[in-house]
Amino acid sequence: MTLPAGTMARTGNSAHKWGLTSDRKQKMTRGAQKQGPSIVWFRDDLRLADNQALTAAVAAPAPLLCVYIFDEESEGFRPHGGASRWWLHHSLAALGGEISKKGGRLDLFRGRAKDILPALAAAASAGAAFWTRRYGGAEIALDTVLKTRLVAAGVKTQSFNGQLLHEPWEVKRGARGSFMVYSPYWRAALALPDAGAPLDAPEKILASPYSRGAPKRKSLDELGLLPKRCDWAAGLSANWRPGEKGAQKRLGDFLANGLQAYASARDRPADDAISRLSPHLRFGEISPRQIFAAVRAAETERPELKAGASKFLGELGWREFNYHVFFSHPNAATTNLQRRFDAMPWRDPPLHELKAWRRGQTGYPLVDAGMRELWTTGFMHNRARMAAASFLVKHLLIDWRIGEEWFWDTLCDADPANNPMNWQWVAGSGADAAPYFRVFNPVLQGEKFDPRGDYVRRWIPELAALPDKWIHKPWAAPAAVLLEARVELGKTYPKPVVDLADGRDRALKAFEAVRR
DNA sequence: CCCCTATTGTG
DNA sequence: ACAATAGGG
Repeated sequence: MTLPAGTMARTGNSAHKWGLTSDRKQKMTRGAQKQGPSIVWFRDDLRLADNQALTAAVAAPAPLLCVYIFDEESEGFRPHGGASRWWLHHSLAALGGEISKKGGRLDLFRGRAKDILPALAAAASAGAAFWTRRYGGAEIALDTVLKTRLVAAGVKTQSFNGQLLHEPWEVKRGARGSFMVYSPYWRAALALPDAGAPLDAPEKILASPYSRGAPKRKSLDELGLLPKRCDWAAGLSANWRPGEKGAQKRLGDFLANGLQAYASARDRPADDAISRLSPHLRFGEISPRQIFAAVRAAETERPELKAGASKFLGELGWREFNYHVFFSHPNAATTNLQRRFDAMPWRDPPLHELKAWRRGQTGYPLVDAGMRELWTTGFMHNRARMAAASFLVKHLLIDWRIGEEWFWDTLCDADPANNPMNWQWVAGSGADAAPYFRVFNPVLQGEKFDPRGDYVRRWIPELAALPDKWIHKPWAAPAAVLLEARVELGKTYPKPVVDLADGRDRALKAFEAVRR
């Protein structure tokens, strides 16, 4: 693997009026009620099927303005990372294509939603606006302001849940507010009435002509989402097909091939046993409700899927739980959920160690394989994520936020709730987190979950000729074995950046400062 | 969704 | 000598 020289990070180089022809009569008979196109504001719901906001808009007797606003300027918004921007570009292209096929049109904007949406509504004399809810603090605040402004301007607005099985506030722990432990949360969520059958995509979308005087639309390229300086995205293109079609294909493949063995095979990073739906979910190209319904239907038809299905739905449950916690702790992307961790004596990150971690050059094959998979494909297997994250936080004693930022920049599935919550889980500072003394050993994890070294060999070709016995600990191999495998430690593959026992002891000592 | 060490059990 | 298990970080 080669990183382009000087590349520290993917984003590091920086961040109608409608036609009144045959409709005129109808408008006249409606009297004073405001008529005009309906705005469908797409955000993290880039799909046509099971999109309640879109379905509600189509049901109204008005043509549609389908809108996406690329907004990096609103206060408190976290800018997309590089991989997310790449994904977003292609997802918008796919969405625009699908909307066109139905007869509609997707209009793109760049700037503050707070300015663009009301200006568009006014210029188009929009009668209504529909969107799918989101759950970040700044996003909720903005949506609330916009709703007030639009309503005051006579635009009916309606928002829907399309991103979660249950709204964060619907899953209740007696009268005592939100959950902080996963198992009771998920039990309570599963006990709620089923989210119901997913909606079909609309048959037809009637496009509203674009008004003069409305905010200027951008082309997809003008959003500037694709990398400019160097094309690190080749590996992303080779591995992913962003968009609703790609998401449905993944789901179908997974139900047919992955689900049965999922409960155990999900832990082996060399196996192709995982759904890889996370980036599609992140951008709402598929809804959790669609996934839930499809899995339930599959296990009803094929009872042998039951074990895999419950494990897989449990992962969807972790996503719901993360949003539930995130909703009641809007600062959790940057603040320890357990405040005692504020006293944690993180090291001032040594740059060479941090670089080694980012580039997959720590000398620990499982960690390095994961980090290289991440850089190349914009994805990392969950088992490798846990090992790589634990290694940074514990063995290198580097603040989880620094790792979180790297993942945010490089993961296609970088999710505002999941990414920080999962890092906090590893660090031990999170809700229902792994206890601080749980330290993943990359050698043992490798031997247990990648016993043949297939995953390591796939991502670290310079180690490929090592026998299984040494594939997860090349530094311990006899000189003759290394010679035979043409491995020169410190040259073709790095020596360990830190000794495992030393790193572990140092971490456990540091965590003493944080113990209750 | 862990690892390490000490101790006891087994041949 | 090794496997299985307990206890603790």
